[in-house]
Amino acid sequence: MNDKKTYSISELASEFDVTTRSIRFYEDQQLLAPARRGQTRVYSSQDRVRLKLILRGKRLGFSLAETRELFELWDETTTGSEKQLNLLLVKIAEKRAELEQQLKDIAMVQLELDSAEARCRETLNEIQQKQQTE
Amino acid sequence: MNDKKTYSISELASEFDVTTRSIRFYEDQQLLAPARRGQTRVYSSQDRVRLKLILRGKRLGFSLAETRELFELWDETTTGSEKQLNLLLVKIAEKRAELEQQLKDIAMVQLELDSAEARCRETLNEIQQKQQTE
DNA sequence: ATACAGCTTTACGTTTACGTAAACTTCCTT
DNA sequence: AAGGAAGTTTACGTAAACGTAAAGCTGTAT
Repeated sequence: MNDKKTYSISELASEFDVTTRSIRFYEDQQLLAPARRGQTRVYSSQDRVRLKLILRGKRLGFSLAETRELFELWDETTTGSEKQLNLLLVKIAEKRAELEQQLKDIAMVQLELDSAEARCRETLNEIQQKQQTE
Repeated sequence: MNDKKTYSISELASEFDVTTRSIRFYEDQQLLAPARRGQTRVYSSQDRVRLKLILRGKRLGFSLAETRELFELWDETTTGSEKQLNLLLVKIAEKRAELEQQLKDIAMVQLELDSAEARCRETLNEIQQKQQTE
C-alpha cells in the first residue's frame, strides 16, 4: 500500500521550510485533515503529498481556496455523479487554460529578462571600453 | 518613435478589465507614473505596456513589489554603475530560476490534471456501463 | 444655467495568509 | 520534582491589494 510512515508537524515544517503556523492554517482552511494521537497531529504520507501540492500551488500564485477546489475536484473523481463528473471535466479544462496562459506569460517574461540582460551586458561593455581608453 | 497615442484611465481599465481603482493603486505603489493634463491622468503607450506587464506579473503570482523591482532593474540597465549592473545580472539570474521552477510546477500540475481527467472519464464509463445493463 | 459623465483625492473597510504572543498540556530528561 | 522541548488552542495584529463610499472639480450637451 502507501508508505505508512508518519510525520510530526515540525518535521513537515522544516522539510518544506514553512512555519507550523502555516500548516495549521491550511488545516483550518480545509486543505489538510491530519489524524490525531491524543490532541497531537499526526501526518500521513498522503498528508505530506497534499502539503507539497499546496506549496506548489502557492508558487504558481494559486490562492488557498483555489487549491482546495482542486483537491475537491480530485476527491470527487471517484464519488461524483454523472452531472458532477461532467462539471468536473469542465473545471479541469478551465485550469488547463489557466496553466497555458501562465506558460505564455512565463515565455514573455523570459524574453524580457533576455532583453534586460543583453542591455545590461552592453552597458557593461561600454563602461569597460571607456576604462581601457583612459 | 513610439506610438504617441494616449489613453484615459477608463480606456485602459476597460481594455485590460481592471478597475480604475487598481490602476491608481499601481501608481500609488510606484509602478506607473502617467503624465497629467491639469489634474487628469494621461497614459502613454509606454504606460500601457507597463500596465500589461503588471497584469502579466500578477498572473504569475508576482507581488506588486516584485514587479516594481523588475521595472527598477530594467530602468537601471542604462544608468547603472558597474557594480549595480553586476548585481543586476545576479537578480536577473534569480528571476530566471524562479521562472524555471514555475515551469516545473506547471508541468506537475498538468500531470495531475491529466490524472484527474482520466479517473473522471473512467468513472463516467463505469456509470454508463451500468446503465446499459440495467 | 444646470445637469451629468468622467475625472480627482481622501479615507475607512475587507479579504487573504499568515505572524506573534499568551496560556496551557504532555512527555522526557536531568 | 522541576524544568525544558514540542505540541496545543485562542486571539489579536499585520501586510498586500484592492473595494467602496463621500465629496469635490471640470468639460460639454441640453
